[in-house]
Formats: sequence, structure tokens, C-alpha cells
Amino acid sequence: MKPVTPRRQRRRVPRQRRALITVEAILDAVVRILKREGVTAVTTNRIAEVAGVSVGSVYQYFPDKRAVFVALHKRHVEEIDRVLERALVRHANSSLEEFVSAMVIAMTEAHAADPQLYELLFSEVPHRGGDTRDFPTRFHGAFRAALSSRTRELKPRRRLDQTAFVVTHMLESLSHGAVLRRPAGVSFADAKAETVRSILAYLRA
Amino acid sequence: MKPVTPRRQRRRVPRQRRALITVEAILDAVVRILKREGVTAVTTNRIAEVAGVSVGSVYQYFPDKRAVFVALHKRHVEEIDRVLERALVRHANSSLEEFVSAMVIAMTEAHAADPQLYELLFSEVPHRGGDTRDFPTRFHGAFRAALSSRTRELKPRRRLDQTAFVVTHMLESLSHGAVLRRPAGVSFADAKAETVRSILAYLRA
DNA sequence: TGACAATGTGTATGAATACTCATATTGCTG
DNA sequence: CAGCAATATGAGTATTCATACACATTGTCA
Repeated sequence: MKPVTPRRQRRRVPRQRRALITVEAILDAVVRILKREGVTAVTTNRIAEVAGVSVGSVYQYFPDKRAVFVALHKRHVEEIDRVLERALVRHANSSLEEFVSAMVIAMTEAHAADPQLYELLFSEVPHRGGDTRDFPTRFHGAFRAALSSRTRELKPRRRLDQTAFVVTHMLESLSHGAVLRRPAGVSFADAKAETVRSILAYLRA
Repeated sequence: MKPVTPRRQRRRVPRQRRALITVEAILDAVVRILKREGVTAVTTNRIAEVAGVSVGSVYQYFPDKRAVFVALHKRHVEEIDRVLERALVRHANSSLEEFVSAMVIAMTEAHAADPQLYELLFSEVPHRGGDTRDFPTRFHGAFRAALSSRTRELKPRRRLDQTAFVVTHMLESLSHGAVLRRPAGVSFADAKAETVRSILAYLRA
């Protein structure tokens, strides 16, 4: 039985440009190894090798291997969040239909950029332990707010928490499915359009 | 660079009762260790120890450690599938509303039985590599069929592949959320009811 | 430019642990 | 009940791999 929190401090906070480059190179290396050789091939030594950096450098910025995975997840999640938040702001005053459509486009395109990575990150790389929460949790509040300013376009007698719960989950799940789990006979465009329709159907029903 | 498929054959196929008991004991042990000590504590030796079996026995039935995880996933998925298929058969002739409601109940209860395990299995245990497909993929056909026999209750001009795509994803994602990711202020009952409503709203819209 | 901090290096080490194998035990079948 | 196949054993081995550390290089700023 190991100690519950053996986690050491992050060694160093990057201050110079080259340090940031090193950190990025390390994360990129993990992605490359993940894609080409699978999780089991991701060893600290190989990370360093592929990153063109020495093992020591890995440990300058990450207390242990797990921390590298956590950072990778974090980077990915932040990228998604940036895209979504931008769309959220941009469509603060759009109609309900435009709003939903924009969210679906943002979400699918954020993931379609690198579906394989998205897949690997969720199926192979251990991610809990870092505090990354899932999409519906991260965006519940934002969607609740976005919906509350559009109550005119919604069926009345809504409980916004429930509504945001459903919408965030539909958005994540269907976008995910549209990008990497489409059944035969459903194109990417079909899937996106149907996702928009289904969310609107729910909101207006 | 490791060989792409170093995977050895499954050593032995259990023929006697005691062999099955051993295999089950091994999988149960993994679950217990997972819950009590976390993934990192799952070593082959510890599995054997907790299972009350020798390491050798583990390797009688599993070519390597990863195969144990894959088998665990498989067992879990098969359990879920059993529950769902039973509900699917039982409600072959129910109304659309009853059908959807039954699916949501089946799905949530299948998972609510052991939410912690469900969570761990998805967030901590590497699962691809085994050929376990996700729920929407596994059940696309079944739902397509179930829906096609209820076209009277659906809005016309449906493309069934798209419809099944949306329904299977909603069912999985919202049930998942209802069991382990409810936002504050949404009870389990609320979440289930809203899941049913949202799916019906989509199907009738 | 000098000096200190930041960053980078990579060999060396030892602990962890996946897996083997020779042997023992148990169950089945004729 | 004999004999063969199935199952179980567990100490030992080989290997992998995370991590430490002592030293080198580079950037910054007075």
C-alpha cells in the first residue's frame, strides 16, 4: 500500500522562452509516441528522446510521469475551453438557434482537429487524479446562464439546472459521436445537423 | 520500437468449474484493489494475493496484465448489455413512451449498481486494445430496429440511422451523467425523468 | 563583462514488477 | 483406480524504467 499523496512539487516554473519550448516539446513528444507506439511505449526516457531533450529536463518541470499526462490533458482541455468560450461570448446575443448551432460547430471542430488524439486521451491515458472535470461539469454554469437569458425562446416552466444538464451532455456526447463514432450512412454534416436539431427540439418541446 | 503485436495467446481456456472460479476471483480481485488502492496498486502479484491464487494461475488464463483489464471491461460491458437486451425484449411491443422510459431505467440502474466501479473503469483502466466498442456502437442496430417498428409514434420523414445515433448517445450520456455527474440541485429522479422527456421530445419533434 | 540564476545534460542506480518454469495437486474418464 | 489432462503453485529471473545527481551550458541584468 503506497502513501496516498507521494506527489512531489513541480520542480521549476518555466521563466524563459526556451523553458516553455522544452515543456511544449515534451508534451508534443508524448502525443507522438501515443499515436505511433501506444501508451505502453510512453516512458520517461523515450519522451526525452523523442522531444529531443534529456531525461533530466523532463524532471525539471514535472515531478513525475503522471504529472506529464495530467499536463497533457490540461493542455487539451484548455484548448477546447478556449474555443467554446469564444463561441459562447460571440453568440451572447444570438438567437437560440444560432447559439446552439454555434456551440455544435465549435465543439465538433475543436475535436475534429485531431480526433485520434481526442480518442487516445480518453481511452488510454489515465486522467483522473489531475483535477480535470468533464465538459458538462465545466460548462454547466455557463450554459445555465446562456439559457437563462433566452427564456423567451424556451418552453416555459423550465428548471434551468436540469436543462443545462441535458444540453451540456447532449452537446458533448453527440459531438463526440459525430466526430468519431458515426454509424454507416450518417455523414459528418448529417450528424452535426441532427445534433443541432435534437438539442433545439428538446429546448422548444 | 516494440513489435506491433507482441500479444501472446490466451494460455488456457477454462474447462473445469474451479478454473472459472479462479478467473472470476482474479477479476474480482482487480476490482477490489482498484477501489481500495488505486490503479497503480494493481500489480500481477497483488492480484494473485488478493484473489487468493498464485501468480502462475493468473498467467494460465491471461497472456499479460493488460488482458486482465480487457477481460474486466468485457465482463462489465456484458453485464450492461444483458440488462439492456432484457429490457429491449420485454418492451418490444410497448408504446414509445414506455419503451424510452424502460431504457433509461435499465441503463441508469445497471450503472447505479456500482457507480464507483463504473467510474474507475472509464477513467483509470486503459480499455482500448480489447475490441470493446462503446454503447452507441454496440446498440445502434437494436435501437434502429426498435424505432423502425414505432414509426407511427415518431415524426415522419425520419432517417432512422440518424435517429438511432442521437438516441443511443443521449441514453448513454445522460444516464452516465445522472448516475455520476449530477449538478447541484438535480436529484437522481429529476435527472432520469428529464432524460426520458428529452429523448421523447427529440423523437416527437 | 562578470556573476548568478535558469536551464539543460545524460549516465548511473536501484527498486519495482511482469512473467517463466519446473513441479505439485486435483479432477476426469474409461 | 490408473493414468492423463487440467489446474495450481510460487520462488526466481530478467527487464524495464522512473528518478537522482553532479556537472555543463546558456541567458539575464547590474
